[in-house]
Amino acid sequence: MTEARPTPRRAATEARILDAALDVFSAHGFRGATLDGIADAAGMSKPNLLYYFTTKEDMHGALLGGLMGTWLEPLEALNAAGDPIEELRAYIRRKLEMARHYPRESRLFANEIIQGAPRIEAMLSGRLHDLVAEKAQVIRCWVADHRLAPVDPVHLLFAIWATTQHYADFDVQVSAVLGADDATRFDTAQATLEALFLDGLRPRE
Amino acid sequence: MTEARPTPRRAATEARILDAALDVFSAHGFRGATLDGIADAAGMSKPNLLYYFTTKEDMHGALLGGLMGTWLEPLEALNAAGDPIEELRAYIRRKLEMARHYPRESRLFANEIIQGAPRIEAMLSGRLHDLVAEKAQVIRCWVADHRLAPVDPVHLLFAIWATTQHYADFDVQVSAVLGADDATRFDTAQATLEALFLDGLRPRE
Amino acid sequence: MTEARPTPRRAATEARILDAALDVFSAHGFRGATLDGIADAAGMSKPNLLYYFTTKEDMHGALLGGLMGTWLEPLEALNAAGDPIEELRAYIRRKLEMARHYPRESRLFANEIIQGAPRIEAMLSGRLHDLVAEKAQVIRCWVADHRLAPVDPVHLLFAIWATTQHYADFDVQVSAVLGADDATRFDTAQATLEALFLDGLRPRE
Amino acid sequence: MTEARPTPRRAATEARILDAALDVFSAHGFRGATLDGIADAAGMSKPNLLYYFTTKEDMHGALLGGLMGTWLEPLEALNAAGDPIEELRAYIRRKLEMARHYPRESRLFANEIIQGAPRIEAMLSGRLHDLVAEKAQVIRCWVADHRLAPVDPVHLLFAIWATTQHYADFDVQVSAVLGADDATRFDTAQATLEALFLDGLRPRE
DNA sequence: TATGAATGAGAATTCATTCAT
DNA sequence: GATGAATGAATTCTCATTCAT
Repeated sequence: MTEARPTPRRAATEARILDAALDVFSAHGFRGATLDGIADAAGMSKPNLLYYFTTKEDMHGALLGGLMGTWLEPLEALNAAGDPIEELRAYIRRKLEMARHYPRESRLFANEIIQGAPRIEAMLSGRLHDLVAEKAQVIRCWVADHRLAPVDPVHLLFAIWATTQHYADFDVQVSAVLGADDATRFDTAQATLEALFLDGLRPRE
Repeated sequence: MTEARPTPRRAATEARILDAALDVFSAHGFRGATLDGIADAAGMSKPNLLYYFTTKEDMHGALLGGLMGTWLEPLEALNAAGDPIEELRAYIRRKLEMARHYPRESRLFANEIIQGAPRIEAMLSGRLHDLVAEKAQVIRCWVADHRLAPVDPVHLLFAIWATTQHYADFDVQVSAVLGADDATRFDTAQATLEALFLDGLRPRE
Repeated sequence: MTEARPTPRRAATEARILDAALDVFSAHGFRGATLDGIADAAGMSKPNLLYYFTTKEDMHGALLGGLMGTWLEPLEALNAAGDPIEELRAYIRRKLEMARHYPRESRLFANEIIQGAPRIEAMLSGRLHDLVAEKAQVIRCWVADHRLAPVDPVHLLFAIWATTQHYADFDVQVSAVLGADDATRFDTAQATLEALFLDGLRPRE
Repeated sequence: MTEARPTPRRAATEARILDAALDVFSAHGFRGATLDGIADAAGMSKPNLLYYFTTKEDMHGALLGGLMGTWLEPLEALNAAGDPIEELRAYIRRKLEMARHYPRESRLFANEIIQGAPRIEAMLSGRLHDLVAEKAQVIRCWVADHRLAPVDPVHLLFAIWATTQHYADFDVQVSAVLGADDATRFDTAQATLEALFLDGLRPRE
């Protein structure tokens, strides 16, 4: 068996499948998703799905693996040479943009992690852990230089992740509370989060 | 059919079942949970489970309904007459305590909401929505009185929920980044969140 | 999980299933057999089959394991203290009786072995190999004592197995050649095999 | 549709396919064999296989039909004019040679027959039956002429088939008993079978 | 001829639920 | 109350076969 070199045709179909799979996995979790559902969403037959991805697990893995890079980009862009406040403000913005434009991807990961991350624990303890360690060091330096209030850098990152991804992962709750038609949601979120993270609740002067 | 008045015996068995169900539902989500798994965890037979709760759905509903109250308590305790900063600090603390001591409950809700809340949307738009509306008004007053920096009160609540529940819902990720044996996790989290929410990242001279 | 102690009810159902499974496996081989077919033959639903035997493989294994003993009995009964000629004559008879009365069992093993014995090779190299070694020694002594013409004892056993089981395993061919209605088949077979094995084809003076 | 006159190219490809098919069918039986497996073994694509043989059944049929002739040759060569003892000795030898050199063919037939010969019953009741009838008559004459001990000629043939094909069909069992590395297997088998068939076990003074 | 892509008809297995005791 | 037994409705995956190129 020679490794099948992806023809354009094949690549297109794979992309179509992964898009459908992302729809379904992000909405129902791995167990809740069915190949029937994905096949429907992709507009093709179930066996044909399995012609491209050997198993349901395989499809899920391809999604997770393919998206992890995208998911870490905003943090990778955090620049040690930049102004700390502006760097973090920009990071929050980028993360919020991702939650806004890629909510399915966010929920895909959230589903996985909440259920114990059986399929991506390796990635978490590897790639993610290492990137966090690197960037935490950057933040630690900023704090040491008094350019940032003293803060635990890792827990700061947790807080940024949690608050931004909240708008993707807990969308139905956000909508239930704000009303589903609140179009300004992300703008208000951005203003609020920036204000909170940078200046806090306690009135200054 | 008269509604069966619960004997103490019955209540005890129901509690045992719900505890087992909480284990399983919170770990695998509704679809991923199996009655076999719950029966195992409860140490009883599957049909006996269904003697107490007619369907799987019923069991899940009983859990969600029974826990919603507990889940909202910290917010209900937010006191308009108290000092804003201290009230919010205490609220963050209470939420973090809940994440620490009731992670299963947190994940139960998180699973449900991420997957579109098919079974609790009514509760979100009803009870939760109304409580948030009430407490948002309290916060809005505090801001108007300049006792709090200007902030959108609802998004502030989102931020508190997100950051505190993160330690329950995304536990595996937190452990992967911090190392699974970090015993100080919740203490550091509390200090970090208080500092962030109250004072922000920008150094105060 | 405590090991389920077999109630009489359970034992009866298991027996019913195994009988049906023997029908189907012996007729179609492992791969050719379907749970649908077995369920039909057993007069029960497919899932109920799997309530008793976890997998198709399990069912097949239970059959093979349960029958191996029966299958080896005739050889075990070969008595070193008896008269060689009479012992071997009796052995041929017993083997032929088994082929006559348990053709399904014979075909079950034949199917398995022809296809490389993926599921019973261990038994062949273990239990069967050891029993053959023991009985071969007996025969070897008989030859050494000039009570039997010189013969390789293991190949002799092969010949006895092959000729007797032929009437079970190759039944359709036997029927096609003899006519399906030949009721004397086994009697003639017995006479022929005894004559052949004991005296051979060459006329004695 | 005119019958495609086979070009040499076509014939070569067909032969390659049939060789692969023989591998797979003989090892797994008809149901257990997959076109994927055959395509792999033949080094070509599945659809191409079906370009040459319309269906799986067709491929199997071509094999059985094409090999039946070869399979009957040794019996056809039994010569009424020869010396009975020598003729039968030679027949046993030829059959054993076939088991030795064409074990796949032997197993192909064995698989088929054990499972009720759904695809070759016609051949068995026709060509095989007739050839056996003819040669049985020859043997019957030899017995009548006292050149052979009295024996049922058809059952004699059964015995010769069974004992010789045993070394092909039950190869794994033979190997398990003798040890897989016994290179003298066929030589010993030949000596043993000749001795048994011709002279029997009872010592001749 | 040859092959990548596609599919309908199974086939094994899972699982919530029902039945009988 | 409690449980062993039973089942229908999925659900994942396989496989012979067809289609398009």
